[in-house]
Amino acid sequence: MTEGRSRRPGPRIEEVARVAGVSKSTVSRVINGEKYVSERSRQAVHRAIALLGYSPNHAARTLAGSKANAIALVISEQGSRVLADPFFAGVLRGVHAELAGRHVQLLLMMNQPSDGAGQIAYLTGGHVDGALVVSLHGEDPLPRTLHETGLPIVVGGRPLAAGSFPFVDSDNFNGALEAVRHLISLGREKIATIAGPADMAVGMDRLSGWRCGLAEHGLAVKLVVHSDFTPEAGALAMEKLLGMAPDLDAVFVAADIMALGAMMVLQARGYQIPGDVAVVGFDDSVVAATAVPPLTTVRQDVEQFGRTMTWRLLAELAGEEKLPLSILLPTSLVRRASA
Amino acid sequence: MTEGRSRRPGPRIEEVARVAGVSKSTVSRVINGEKYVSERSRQAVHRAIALLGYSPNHAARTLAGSKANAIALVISEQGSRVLADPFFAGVLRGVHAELAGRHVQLLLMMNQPSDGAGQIAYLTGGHVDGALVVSLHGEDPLPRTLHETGLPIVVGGRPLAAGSFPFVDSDNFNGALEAVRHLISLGREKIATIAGPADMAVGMDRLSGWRCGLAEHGLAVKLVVHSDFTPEAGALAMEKLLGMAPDLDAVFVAADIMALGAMMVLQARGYQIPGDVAVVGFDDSVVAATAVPPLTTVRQDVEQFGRTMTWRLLAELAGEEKLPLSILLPTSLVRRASA
DNA sequence: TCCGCATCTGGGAGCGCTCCCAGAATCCCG
DNA sequence: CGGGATTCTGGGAGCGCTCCCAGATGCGGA
Repeated sequence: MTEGRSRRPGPRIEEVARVAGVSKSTVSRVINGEKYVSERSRQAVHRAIALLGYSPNHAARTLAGSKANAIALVISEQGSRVLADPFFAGVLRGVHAELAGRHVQLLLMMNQPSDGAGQIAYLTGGHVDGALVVSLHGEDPLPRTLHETGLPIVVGGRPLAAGSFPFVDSDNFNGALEAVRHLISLGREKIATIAGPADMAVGMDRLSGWRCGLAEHGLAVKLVVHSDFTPEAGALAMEKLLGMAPDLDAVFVAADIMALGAMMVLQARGYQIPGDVAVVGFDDSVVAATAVPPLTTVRQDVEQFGRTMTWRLLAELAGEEKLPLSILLPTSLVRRASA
Repeated sequence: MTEGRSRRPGPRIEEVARVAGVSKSTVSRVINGEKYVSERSRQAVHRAIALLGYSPNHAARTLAGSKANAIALVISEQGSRVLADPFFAGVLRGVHAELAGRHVQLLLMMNQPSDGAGQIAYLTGGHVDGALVVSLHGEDPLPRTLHETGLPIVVGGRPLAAGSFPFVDSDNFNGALEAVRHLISLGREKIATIAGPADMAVGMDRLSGWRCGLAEHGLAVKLVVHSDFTPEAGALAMEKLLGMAPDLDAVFVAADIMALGAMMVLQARGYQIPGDVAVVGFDDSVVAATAVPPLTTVRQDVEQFGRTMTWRLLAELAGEEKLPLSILLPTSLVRRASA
């Protein structure tokens, strides 16, 4: 019998133990940051790991241990299409950055329409330790379902459905409020809004901010048209608003991408921006700065969004206590030419 | 001694075997689609799997088997920032779609500046069976390095460095060629270009297409300015071009996002689009349709890009032979108002 | 002194699979 | 009707770790 050839390259934990002059139990303890290891052993192990270029086998740890060493990022179909592209990429970058250096794998799951049940089975089947759920539609039952099975989750975006699971969201309300205050400070008085869908918290919160801002100054809160997060729908909504009030002097649009469509309509009808109508968007996405005229908008840091979700989930998995249930990330107005 | 409580929920392969009335070896064969299993056994196993809701343990298969059941998607730092967001999200969606239903996990790796060596060690350390490398900068040594270690890879975007590894790319050359032909068919004769960086194949190929298109009709190929893929740089480049030839009547811009900047400059200088200057972009990104005027551009299907890369890699992993080394995806002109 | 407790260490079972091997059943051709 | 190839099957070793247990050591208080 010859030596069993190793299938995979790279050293094993046993080899690290030998080089460090300790047992593999001790190496394992060091890797997992457990207490009850002498400083001497710990240093020796770290040196051996560096020397050999050892990196623990993920499959083996997962199989042997009681955790999966992986978390899922679940993105709903709508999420990945509509609001999504720049948002999504930014969030992903944040998640990834926060995971760097930890031995936690990231599993991506995008809602295929077909596999609702299969997805839940997979998530609750012990393949992951927790999940980040980017859930844009408020009525989405997935967060609740997962939470009820006991799987730790963090939802991105305030869930509309009542429920007590952790979430992270941008401070949409105050962002919108600030936008409206800015418009008012510019002397605008007939301020309309193109709101997001009524079934998304992100849309509703921005709408509430707009309402409050107007109410503060006793202005009318009638000029509302709901839309979805596409330029075409934004254009349509703008036309409706102009039909309702041809003399409006400002419009707060709940997403830059809709603002693009709205501005096209305004310009086509001969309105000057911001001369006749001031426009404020939301997101500060890449298109805002290059719009004509450049778009004043409310900035949210999507990368921070991803980082925060991840941090919150990992903290819970690590058993930390007294974690905040929800976290609101600040938003801020970015002034450009359109308002 | 009590029964060892199972750590993870869900049935094991052994249980499936019992229910199906076969051995676990046979169940394993069915799961992995091996031959030498009778139709009778195969059916029985499938029934048992469905009945129990069995799903194989990824960690165990990986540990026991000779493959990792995972592939990596490696994205360079530049890739994820610059050209990237919409491109990146689309590719990712394509990759994910192609992976659906197979028992292959997707690992995301974004080039942290810090960990070049660590990343290579990880990739070649048996944690993945292959890698998709989205490499935008031509001089990037990563594809070559990985390829030399024997790790199967597919590169997204033609690598500039000579080398014989598989890649998938959009047909940038013919897309640009078609764009120029269109401009010529419109009667334009003084056609400039804002090209991408000279160290990216994507930029060079679009430039070559522009050159060929002009050469076909004996037109001058002098009005070239290189730029990078940002609106600001596009604006700057446009100013340079106008300095070189204030009477140019068309410009082919190697990316929509640069075209936005270029159009701002043109309009600020009082040029009519397309009356005085026709503009064609590239990518058909989300901003093209909402630009003012809507941008004529060359469409590439980024989702298909991701699917194709994945398909090519999985085919190689499955041992298929006579696979094409490189695959070019078609591009097509989308006519809008700007040209 | 001797016990208890906290700290540190190594040995070894076993996580759920795949893959090798040996053997049984079936087939085809002379 | 024999014997080799082909098809099918089960048993069991072992992938590289974690986690439990038992034991060794050090320290302070009864």
